[in-house]
Amino acid sequence: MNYSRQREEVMDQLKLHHDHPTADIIFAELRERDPNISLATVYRNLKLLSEHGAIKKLTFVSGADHFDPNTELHYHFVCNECGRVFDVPMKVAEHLDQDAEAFVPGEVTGHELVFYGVCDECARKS
Amino acid sequence: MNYSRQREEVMDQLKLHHDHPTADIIFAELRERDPNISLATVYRNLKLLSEHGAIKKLTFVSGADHFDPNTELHYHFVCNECGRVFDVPMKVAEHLDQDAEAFVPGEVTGHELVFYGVCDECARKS
DNA sequence: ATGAAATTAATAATTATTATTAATTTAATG
DNA sequence: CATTAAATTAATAATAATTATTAATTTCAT
Repeated sequence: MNYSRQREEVMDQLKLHHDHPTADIIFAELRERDPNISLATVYRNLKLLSEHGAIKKLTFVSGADHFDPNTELHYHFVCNECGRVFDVPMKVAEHLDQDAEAFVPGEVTGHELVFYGVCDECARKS
Repeated sequence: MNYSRQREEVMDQLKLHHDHPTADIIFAELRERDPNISLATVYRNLKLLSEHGAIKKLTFVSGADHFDPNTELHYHFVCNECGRVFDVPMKVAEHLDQDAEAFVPGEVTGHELVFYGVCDECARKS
């Protein structure tokens, strides 16, 4: 993988976020600083970076994929109202993979745990 | 919600599955028995049924959504090679929601746990 | 039976993502 | 440095998944 300014920009912009943005959000933000960057370039680099393990693709929200610059195993909370994704810095349940293995027709290499509910901000609105 | 033959067919066909099919799979199968049923009708009814809590939409696989006629809380295993979704009939960790609540800016109402790995069939092939 | 509301098939439109391509950039090598 | 092959880009076309539109049909309470 050669260096590219655009890929570095995508990575840097994603790192500014703690809210796991989608490709189009990263694109819109980068466009302000770099009016020539292409949407396909953002998608391609997010794909490349996640394939190389530099970032994590989050596929648990219906619609667009979200991206997380933190590749450490951790959990997430999704608000059913606004769709925003928050980190859940609770202790990771390491044993789950072994527990599951007994019930599965294959080898378990990891897990993803997502909590659902309503964030405080949305609760206040209704 | 009025009765409709098409909605009943969608529900019945989904119930025949234990592998959490996508909308296009249900559509292809129904088309054989009912050559007039429309793809949009399948999508619309899967949407309606999941909004009414009669089935569960599974959004954790990149690409098309999957559907599960079993609305009881249970976990899943996804093969990273073939993308198939299996049930994981292990005990549900009820306490997780309360555990997470302390770390979350909102109210937790549920969770989804997905295990990843390689199924036996794909392991044999490589 | 009648009629308003719900539903359908067909298809257009939208959204998210990937593929194509000609031009540009990167970086190894002479 | 200059050369050049491979990687990357911007622009845009294409694809995949899903939703919206609409006129016709079906459901179901009166």
